[in-house]
Amino acid sequence: MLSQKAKYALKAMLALANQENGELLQAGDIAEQQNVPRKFLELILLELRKQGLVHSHRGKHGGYTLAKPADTITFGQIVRIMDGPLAPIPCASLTRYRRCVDCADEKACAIRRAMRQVRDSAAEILDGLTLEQARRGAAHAESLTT
Amino acid sequence: MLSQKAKYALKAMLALANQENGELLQAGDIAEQQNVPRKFLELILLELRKQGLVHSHRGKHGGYTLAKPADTITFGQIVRIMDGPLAPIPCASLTRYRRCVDCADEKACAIRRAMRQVRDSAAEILDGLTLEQARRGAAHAESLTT
DNA sequence: TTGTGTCTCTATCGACCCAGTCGATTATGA
DNA sequence: TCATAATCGACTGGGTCGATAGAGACACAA
Repeated sequence: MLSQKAKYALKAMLALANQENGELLQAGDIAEQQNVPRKFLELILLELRKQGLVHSHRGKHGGYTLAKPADTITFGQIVRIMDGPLAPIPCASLTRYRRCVDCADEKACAIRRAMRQVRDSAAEILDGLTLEQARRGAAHAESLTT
Repeated sequence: MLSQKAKYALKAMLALANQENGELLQAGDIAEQQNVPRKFLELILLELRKQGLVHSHRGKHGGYTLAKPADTITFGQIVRIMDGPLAPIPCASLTRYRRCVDCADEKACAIRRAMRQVRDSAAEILDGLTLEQARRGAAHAESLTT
């Protein structure tokens, strides 16, 4: 399951990606336009800043902006920061592998193999989708989707 | 994330699928051979029975057995029973769709589109994998995987 | 009929995490 | 210097997860 936190993070990042040539956007504005609890969003933005995905400016006319071009930031990065590994089970994770304590023979474990496949396909999708692509996609959405 | 419950359920079902022509297997034996807390496992088996995936027999020489052939039971069915929908987010679920309260335009939502893809690929993998296939796969595993 | 060994079912527990809030602090531009 | 916005830490209420306990129902054997 994707947590609310991750969903809000994606929303916020998309909002920032939609700004014309990197203009600042304030937490309050994002919260309002995206329907996200303001204080909670601040927490999220703080974390995104610590991970180097956004820059912040304080004081009057402060706000947030993407730290990198929108076509270099992927959904996968954001989700991993908020929710941890994509793999449904730690023993199937590449980024944060952890052995199953109750698993006798990992090589032969059918569950692990299946979850590895799930992880791989999720990673392919989410690591292959940038904010920029998502932003453009959204613009075309009305005509494409029935 | 796949819960422990779902993982144990898969283990138990695989253990049952490994029985020669539908012989009974007791909860205690499954618990021991699969390294699963016994009482917790009973709960799981109970739920699997209620959902019609296993049959049970009481009394001396009681136990559990698959309710259907192993090639008609998929990982997807089991995971959904234990953990609910495969989709990372309710608005991307086919089986249990629920609208996002904080989403203005669902059609244009990039997050939903991405999660729908993740769901679809997970469903393709898990609904396409039967206990029988997993069982056979496990047997070949040693030679195939390095 | 009695005993034994299963499954069945409800209740309960502690720990942990998620979502969200509060309030004080610090930095910044006007 | 003052209003405004980000920063940070503490905290909380609720819910879920993993697991356990124990009484009861049932099947079979002796």
